[in-house]
Amino acid sequence: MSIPSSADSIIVLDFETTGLSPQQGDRAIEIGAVKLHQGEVIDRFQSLMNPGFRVSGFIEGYTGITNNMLRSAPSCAEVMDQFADFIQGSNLLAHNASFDQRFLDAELALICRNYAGKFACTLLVSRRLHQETSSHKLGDLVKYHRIENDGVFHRALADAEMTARLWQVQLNALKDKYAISQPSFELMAKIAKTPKASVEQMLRKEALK
DNA sequence: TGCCAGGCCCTCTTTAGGGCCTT
Repeated sequence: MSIPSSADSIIVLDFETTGLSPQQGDRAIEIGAVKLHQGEVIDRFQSLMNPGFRVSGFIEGYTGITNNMLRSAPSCAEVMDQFADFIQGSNLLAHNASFDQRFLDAELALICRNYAGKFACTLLVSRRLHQETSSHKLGDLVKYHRIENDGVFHRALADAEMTARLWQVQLNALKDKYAISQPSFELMAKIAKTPKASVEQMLRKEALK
């Protein structure tokens, strides 16, 4: 299967999990995602999932997702199988994408599913495009850029929606500052991999293409 | 019961250490 081009859809996703490391036995408890096509949200995916064990009090407090809510939720395998269908044909985007990618890879490996898209990361792009900000936490960036929100944080779909809006802010910054009229997904991924000290020069060259 | 990770990035760096970010 070929990698989707920038003209195709992008899935912005966010996991809530039992902890920080699937290698240490942590599991996903919620997935939220929006599908973007040409910058517009054209579809959404959200589901709680039962990890098969009780989550800690810290996670209940941090996410607002309680053991009682998870008791009647479908299994991780059932939800992730549906999500694998949802993301086919799309590139992927998350805030601190290495975290979400680890859980996506781990959960899909358990059900022998995979995906073809590439990941981009709004955290890495933010550290390069907005070096003036002291914090690059999603919630702080939402405040800094005055991104519309409903006050819900640390729930998967709400965080995915805000990440999608942050992505649009970053695309607009490239248009305004560097006159790059239609920044591609591939360019954003390239920005994330470019050393911070070289980004300015790289984008100036990009603007001349 | 208590504990756990990993990639990025900076600097008092590279034979390392520590903060940031995600739950």
